[in-house]
Amino acid sequence: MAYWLVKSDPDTYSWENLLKDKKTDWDGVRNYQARNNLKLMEVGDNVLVYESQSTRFVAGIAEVTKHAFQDTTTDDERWLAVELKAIKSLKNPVTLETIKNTPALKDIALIKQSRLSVMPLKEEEYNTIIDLSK
DNA sequence: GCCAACGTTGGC
DNA sequence: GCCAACGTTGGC
Repeated sequence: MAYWLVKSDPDTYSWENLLKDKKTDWDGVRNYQARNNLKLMEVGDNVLVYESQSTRFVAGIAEVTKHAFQDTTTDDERWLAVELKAIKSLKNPVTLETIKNTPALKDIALIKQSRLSVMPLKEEEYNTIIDLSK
């Protein structure tokens, strides 16, 4: 069981959209490193959904329901997508500012590599963010 | 809306 | 294979 964080611009696809859709193909990733992470996702893995740009917080918890497959939004065989299912919203969204101010989270890619859109989380980091949302 | 950081492209 | 130019992302 692994832990991940995925990022989305809420103007394009927000956590609210995923809640409404119940599940969605997480496609449109056009970055090799992010693609490689998608490929490593297994069914049942836990995924935190972060909204960039306007809101800048971790909004909810999702779960991988389909292992990586060819991204149907392009014919280019290099790109992959996974299917995610919404599990629940965080009671209190965890903002980027809070994450930055939490020493246990100082090394996560969200901060270190701000442009990466799919990244692994350590179990402790995942749990820390969950704790912060309570 | 601005701009720094980063990734990608293409000429050489 | 290098690197300048360009486009995109995302924090502020």
